Amino acid sequence: MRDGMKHSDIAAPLLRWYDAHARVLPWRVSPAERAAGVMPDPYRVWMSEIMLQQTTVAAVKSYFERFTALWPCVTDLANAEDDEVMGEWAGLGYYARARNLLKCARVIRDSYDGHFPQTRAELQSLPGIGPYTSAAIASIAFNQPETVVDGNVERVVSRLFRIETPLPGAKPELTKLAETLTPQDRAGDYAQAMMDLGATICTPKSPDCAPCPLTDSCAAHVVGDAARFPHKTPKKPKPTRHGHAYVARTTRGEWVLEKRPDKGLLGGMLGWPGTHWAQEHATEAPFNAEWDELGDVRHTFTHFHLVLTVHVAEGVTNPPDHYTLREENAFRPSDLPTVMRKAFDLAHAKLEI
DNA sequence: CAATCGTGGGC
DNA sequence: TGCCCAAGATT
Repeated sequence: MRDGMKHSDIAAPLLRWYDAHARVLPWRVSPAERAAGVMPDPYRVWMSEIMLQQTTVAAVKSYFERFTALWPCVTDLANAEDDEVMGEWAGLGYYARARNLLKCARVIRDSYDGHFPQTRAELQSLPGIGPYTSAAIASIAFNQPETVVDGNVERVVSRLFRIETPLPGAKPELTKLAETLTPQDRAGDYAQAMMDLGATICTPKSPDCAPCPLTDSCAAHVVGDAARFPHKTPKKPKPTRHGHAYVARTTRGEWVLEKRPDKGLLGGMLGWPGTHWAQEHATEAPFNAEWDELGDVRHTFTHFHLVLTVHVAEGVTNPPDHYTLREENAFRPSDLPTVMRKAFDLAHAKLEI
């Protein structure tokens, strides 16, 4: 059965299911619209795919609406200021995506006459567009029969074939198998159908196999152990790091901030002056002021926990000039990455008391 | 290739 | 509560 799996075994019932159950999403063209010849805007497909990298649909929606309202086409985005784009991205995480988003938009403006290339190879040469996203744009925006392999597809395919190899090592094997299932027609609908199936039916913990259109072809369902797949290699434990953040306001009511370097954690984002984050270290304020220690903020990043001790000072007169000063009415806490906003919330509550 | 890079929600 | 997870890319 596994060796004899044909395109039609998967694609036909999956597309039939998708025609009836496709999710309605702001960046998506429905299967009915596609059937009528409507194609999505490649700019919106690209924008959504970048935002959706390792990020939930629920978290992306409002960001997508805001970005496309502020910058309706790729040239508008390319012409935007870096700081404005980074500020709008604040809170969504993985900030290299925002820096690459701007880089990519400017390449499209300067080298592609404002139009996205249509081949997977050209797409993948652009900043922030890797193997998954190139296939997603080629298939969804241009109906090319490229195979998308994201976390959903890995899970669906690992169950269809009961792949025992653990991820991420199984990725090449899963990719090869996924390619054998991809139909020549309706490439965009098929890619989105696979991901919808993974997101709504073939879910990680307790797959809802009863309404699944692929049970007849699913090896794991036959055995009854779909929830055991995909296998994964165990993760390393997260260490805890400690640091200090210093939230200060000048006599004129300006907040004292710093722009973080483009590389590394929270790269290119606004933040509070502070110490290095390490296992242990001594407290050392970035400049002289009447610092008041408020307490700790806890935050978990991808590979470590952080305990950040927050200090505040008011009436600061002479902060070193490499800091960025923001007047009260020019400062939006929403421009800060979440860990920095947590520190601000703690400090702000204290200062307003 | 293993490490790095955020955040919020669900269980 | 702590861990898992989400439409990955880059180095």
